[in-house]
Amino acid sequence: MQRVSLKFLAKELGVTEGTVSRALNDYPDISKATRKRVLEVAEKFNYKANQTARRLATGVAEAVAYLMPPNTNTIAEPFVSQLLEGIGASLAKRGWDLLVVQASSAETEVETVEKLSTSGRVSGVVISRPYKNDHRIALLKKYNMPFIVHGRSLQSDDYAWFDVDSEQAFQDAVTHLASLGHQRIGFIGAPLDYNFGQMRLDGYKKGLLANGLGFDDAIVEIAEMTDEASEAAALNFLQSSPAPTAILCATDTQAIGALAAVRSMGLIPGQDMSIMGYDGLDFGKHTNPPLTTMAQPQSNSGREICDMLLAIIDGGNPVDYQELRRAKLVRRMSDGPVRP
Amino acid sequence: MQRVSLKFLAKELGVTEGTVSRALNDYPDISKATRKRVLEVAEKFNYKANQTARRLATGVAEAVAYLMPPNTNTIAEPFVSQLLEGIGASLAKRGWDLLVVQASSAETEVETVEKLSTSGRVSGVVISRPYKNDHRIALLKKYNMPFIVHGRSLQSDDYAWFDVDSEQAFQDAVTHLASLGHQRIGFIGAPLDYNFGQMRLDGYKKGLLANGLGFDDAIVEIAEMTDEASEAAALNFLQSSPAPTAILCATDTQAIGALAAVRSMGLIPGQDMSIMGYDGLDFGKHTNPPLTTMAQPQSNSGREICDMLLAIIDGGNPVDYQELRRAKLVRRMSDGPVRP
DNA sequence: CTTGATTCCGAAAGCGCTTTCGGTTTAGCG
DNA sequence: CGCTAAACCGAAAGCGCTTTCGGAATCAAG
Repeated sequence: MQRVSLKFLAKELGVTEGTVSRALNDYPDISKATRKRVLEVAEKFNYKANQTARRLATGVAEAVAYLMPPNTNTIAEPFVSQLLEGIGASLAKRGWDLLVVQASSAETEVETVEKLSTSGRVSGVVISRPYKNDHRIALLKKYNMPFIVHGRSLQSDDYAWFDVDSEQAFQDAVTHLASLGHQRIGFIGAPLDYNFGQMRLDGYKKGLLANGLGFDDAIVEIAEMTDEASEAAALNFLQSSPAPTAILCATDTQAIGALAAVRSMGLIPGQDMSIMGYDGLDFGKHTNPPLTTMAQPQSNSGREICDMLLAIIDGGNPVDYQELRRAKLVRRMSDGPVRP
Repeated sequence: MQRVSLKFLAKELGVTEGTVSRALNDYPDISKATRKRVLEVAEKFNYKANQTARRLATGVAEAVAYLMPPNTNTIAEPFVSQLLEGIGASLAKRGWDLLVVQASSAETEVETVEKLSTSGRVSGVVISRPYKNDHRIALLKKYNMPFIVHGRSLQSDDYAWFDVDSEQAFQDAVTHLASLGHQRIGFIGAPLDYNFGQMRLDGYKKGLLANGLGFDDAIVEIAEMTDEASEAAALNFLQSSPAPTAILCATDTQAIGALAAVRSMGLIPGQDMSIMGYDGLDFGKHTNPPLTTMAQPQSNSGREICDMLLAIIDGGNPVDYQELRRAKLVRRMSDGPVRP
């Protein structure tokens, strides 16, 4: 099969390669007639430009990388594929590529980012789940690589990000639980090296304060974001005394573990013990009982995130692209008034 | 920031670009001494080759594309991100890139594949969820693009694939249900334009036959692969008469919908009505009740799939890379003996 | 007609790397 | 020492495209 290149088309048309290129790329200094001719012949031979060559010539990578967070294979974490779909849709408008990059471990993460920044294969990067002090962010800034963060690190005023205000959300959650009469609310948190882990804990604390409730670290535990780890933590709470009457979890996955713990004690979640999660994952509808949670806005965030990134690549000021969304309570069956 | 290129290193070292390239790429005709010098200086300046240029020069894309199936955002479908992780891990060994490509619709799918095959940006492709007669496969063959299919189309003897024998699995599932005394087993299937939809239906039929049970299309329905659609289908079965005593579903997601239907009728899944799914998704542990299912082998299939693809890219014969795995029953609580 | 401005296209350089070819050095050996 | 073979590296072409520069052709205006 004859590879159809620019040169081939040029020969076919009896013009020069430059002319063909100009016609194909809508340059102004080309006559209507030749453009039409070129387009026709290109169509006829099903010409598709060699992207590699084009990239080398123009110097623009026409690609964006998504840095996969490690260990997403916890129970049912569809957020990655949803995000990718959104990013892909945004990129499709320009015909750009989506690269998925992952670091095998936390140590190699930095090296991965470095390679990404210097090897010139992408025009921008989106990263998820930032740490409090995220080296990746520092590197991206250092190398002047356009990027956007899905989430926020501790110091977040000088780059672009898209986040949900989980601190507010956890404050709201505590208030909701307090309004149901709960005075002793446990908390199962996410690792604090993730900034969202810290923010959710802070929100929990603020919520306690706002509702006149005391903080007791006997019923606060930081756990891995798996159902098993959370189940163990919840079990501890349940066997302590005084036991909490409600448990707030940093993620839906953890909440599901807590649900299991409550049931395993012969108690009924939502009646004997209230459980709340955060994320708003769809399958929370199908847990036993259905999970009450603080839901992130459903919208196609991947698309929005990538649109913002593209705007920055086009020269926009990163600081102008900071979006904070609000989570909202979706009540299902795992919460209820405190038992008398 | 001075971009460090080959030319830069060459000047720095007082040698020619070719020499630096040879040193960096472990060519034989280079002295130990200069190689060492080059490596040191490259390290010092943190040189990373421009991948685009290297690709153009070598003609190998050093990248593989994963074609995302459309509409994966059904409830909890973590399989995409798991697959991507595996593929990424396999690619990492060579330092190749993973491109994620999606078609906005079924029509553009063909065009997407065509562009992928001719634009020279990837060395291979993996596709998921083939249709019975999949145009993408035909195109990939036509363009001689190395590829592997996650699943199988109807005619699958002349290309590489990795699949789980779901026909066998559904036969096994029926046998299991029959061994519990069920004589009337309903089936909620997946769309038949997907070949796995057909194979699962075939397996169900074979299972009936093998167990001396009759086929009744009143309790067979093809539904979209969502919890809602399946719930509606299950509701129909439950209100028919005679109603089935068990329902087998083509996917776990559908089984979860069926669970909801059963509960909504005031019945207890696993006691009044047996429900079985297929996939073995982790969160089946947490449904109400926990879901009995035919589980696909847990192993990191993304990695295996990509390893196979790489072998083909290296010149292997696609036909030598066909893997059929077997699903196994994992019993949880949604099945049980038929009621007297 | 002549002139200046336009319009259009050919020629050619260049993007950053790889790789062939050939020439110079050095080593090996009688 | 002289000769051949091997080891090493410089020169240069080339991957397929973009883009600048300038020249030829066309046009409008004087």
